[in-house]
Amino acid sequence: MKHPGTGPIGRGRQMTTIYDVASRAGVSPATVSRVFNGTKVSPEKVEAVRRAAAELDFTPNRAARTLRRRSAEVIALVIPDIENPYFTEMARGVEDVASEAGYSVVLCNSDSQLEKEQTYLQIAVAENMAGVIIATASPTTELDGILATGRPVVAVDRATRYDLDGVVMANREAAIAATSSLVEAGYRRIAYIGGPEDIDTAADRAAGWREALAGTQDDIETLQRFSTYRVEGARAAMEELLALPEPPDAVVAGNNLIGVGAIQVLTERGLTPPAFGVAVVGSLPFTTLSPTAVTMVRLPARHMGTTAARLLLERIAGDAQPARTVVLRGELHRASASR
Amino acid sequence: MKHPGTGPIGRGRQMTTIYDVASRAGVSPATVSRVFNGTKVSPEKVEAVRRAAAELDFTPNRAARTLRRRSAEVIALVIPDIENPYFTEMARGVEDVASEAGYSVVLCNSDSQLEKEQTYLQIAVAENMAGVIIATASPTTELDGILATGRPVVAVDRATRYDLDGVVMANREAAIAATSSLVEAGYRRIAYIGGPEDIDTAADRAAGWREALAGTQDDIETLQRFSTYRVEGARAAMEELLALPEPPDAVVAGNNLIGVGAIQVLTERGLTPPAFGVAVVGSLPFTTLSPTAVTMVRLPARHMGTTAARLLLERIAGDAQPARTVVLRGELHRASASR
DNA sequence: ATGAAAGCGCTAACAG
DNA sequence: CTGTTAGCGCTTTCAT
Repeated sequence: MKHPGTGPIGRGRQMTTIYDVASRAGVSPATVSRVFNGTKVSPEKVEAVRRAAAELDFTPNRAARTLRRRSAEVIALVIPDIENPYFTEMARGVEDVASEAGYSVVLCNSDSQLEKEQTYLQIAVAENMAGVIIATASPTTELDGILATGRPVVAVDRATRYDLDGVVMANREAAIAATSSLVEAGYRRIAYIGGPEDIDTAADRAAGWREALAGTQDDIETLQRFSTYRVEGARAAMEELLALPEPPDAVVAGNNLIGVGAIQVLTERGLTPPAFGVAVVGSLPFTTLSPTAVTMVRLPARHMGTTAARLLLERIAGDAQPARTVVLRGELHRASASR
Repeated sequence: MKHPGTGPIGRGRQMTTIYDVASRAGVSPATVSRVFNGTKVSPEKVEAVRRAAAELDFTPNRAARTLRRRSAEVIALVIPDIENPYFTEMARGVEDVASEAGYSVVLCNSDSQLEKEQTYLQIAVAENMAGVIIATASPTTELDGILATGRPVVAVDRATRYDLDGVVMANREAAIAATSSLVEAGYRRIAYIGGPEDIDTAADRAAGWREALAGTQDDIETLQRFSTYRVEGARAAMEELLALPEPPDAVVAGNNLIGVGAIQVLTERGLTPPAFGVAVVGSLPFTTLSPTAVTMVRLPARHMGTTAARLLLERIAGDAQPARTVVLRGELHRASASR
């Protein structure tokens, strides 16, 4: 008696299986499986199975399916900071297209720690997840392990040292637009606070700032600061800049949180924009300033998420073309008031 | 030949199994399993198994384990708005204690939609997840299904109509503290913008505001607005309030995002606090104001997450005591300047 | 302490 | 189109 009728008994109701449904519908388990997987089955049987399943309140067991198919309809999304709205917005994008396609997404917060990142990658393998979308904690992130399993991996926001599909922002261009906007508004000493030098997005944005200012400021290095991509670090950097013998009259913030930190400090000193120029590479989603007080180069985070998810789904479906990189451009929103 | 050595061959390396490890270590599969599950095994065999596993780069297959044990070491965290920092902060708390205990957490964004919420709950069952932590989209959220499976469920932030473990904020008290602080600072017409009336946190906070003002303002209803728990709704409500024949001189914001929306509108009109009083039930994590310009009653979101996770883990471990509710208090941070 | 063996619930050949 | 059957990789009695 290999598959006795289980039926609802005992605490925590026994799981009802495909066998229960099959016997109730008067068909074989295989047919039930087929109905739930969209393979051809005669209309009457489909109907019978559907009814039986409904009556028994049957939910297919994903673990069993995953074990058998050796692949779960789940994708891992690994990000360095779940508390950064940029990444949560991206997560929404991923989630939208993934769930549309019947995939769940597991959001993994690496907290910018290589070790946590590895742990999540391991879990992705252990759980037989179908693929991974990752914004790496560092360019040195190790992906050999997961790649060796044959799972598709898509890089978002940050490049990796692997030949992978990727979606990135046009970081240099965004920084140039932000900086130029400040120049045009009449600011003369434009500082820059960016993220950690070893993150490529940060390096590219810094380069953009430098390029936009080429030839106009001689002591450019003194006006450049590398912070973390977080509010606190930016505050410290901004304080430093203001304490300079010849302080700047404007600042370009390397990302949204840096923008927040910089503006906080400025506001505390009564230097509210446009008294002091501020341009942010990114959005200020929860700014309490008037939305038009600061220049922003909005980065299409959500779109980045949807694009990455689509690339990944294509790979999961078996697409084997060479790796693609999609570059997304930011959108300049000039502050309404200038100096 | 039931379990042939699989070994690394073909594209996307075959998964190495417990059998591969067993034969390489010269023990039985059961022993390998025991080693990975902490059951008693002689030191030499433990060593042999560990080495073999390392050499083969073995990762236990979670789907198989889940199927066999009928429970995955995964917990679902269902929240109504993944873009609200309050919930992401809470998620961090959950994640921290869960991963400490060897559990992964799957973050599910219901987007305040009952239907999405149900879908995620179904997935939790289908995936045999060990338990669920949920901030319901509505008090009418249906939990009978998941409860019938015997899985533990913990409610966070919002109460449910079920007899469950829960962690909530002291909402009424928080609103009273926020409002009183404004009264003490000398404001006279204190308005309130809260979340949807049918969410209990919103109702409780509104009640607190009303209570703190009892007897001091007669036309209290005209100063009360129900918005969504989001920035846009709050902006509209704030505009309305300012357009009143007898407009308020201060406002209590029912949550963080409402605070953001209200302050944005005020700032656009030159009514920066403290010219106009603002008190927020919640934090303004990314405020671009000086952090001391507005009164906040900080809600310990992260702590709520850690507490909920611990309650859930206890239930997963088999604890069967009656349902508990933990109430967390906010912390008042008075604005430094008054009217 | 260890091994043999029986499945967990589902899918995918393979027949028919 | 449908049923039979053999496992997916792991845990867990039950013996030894």
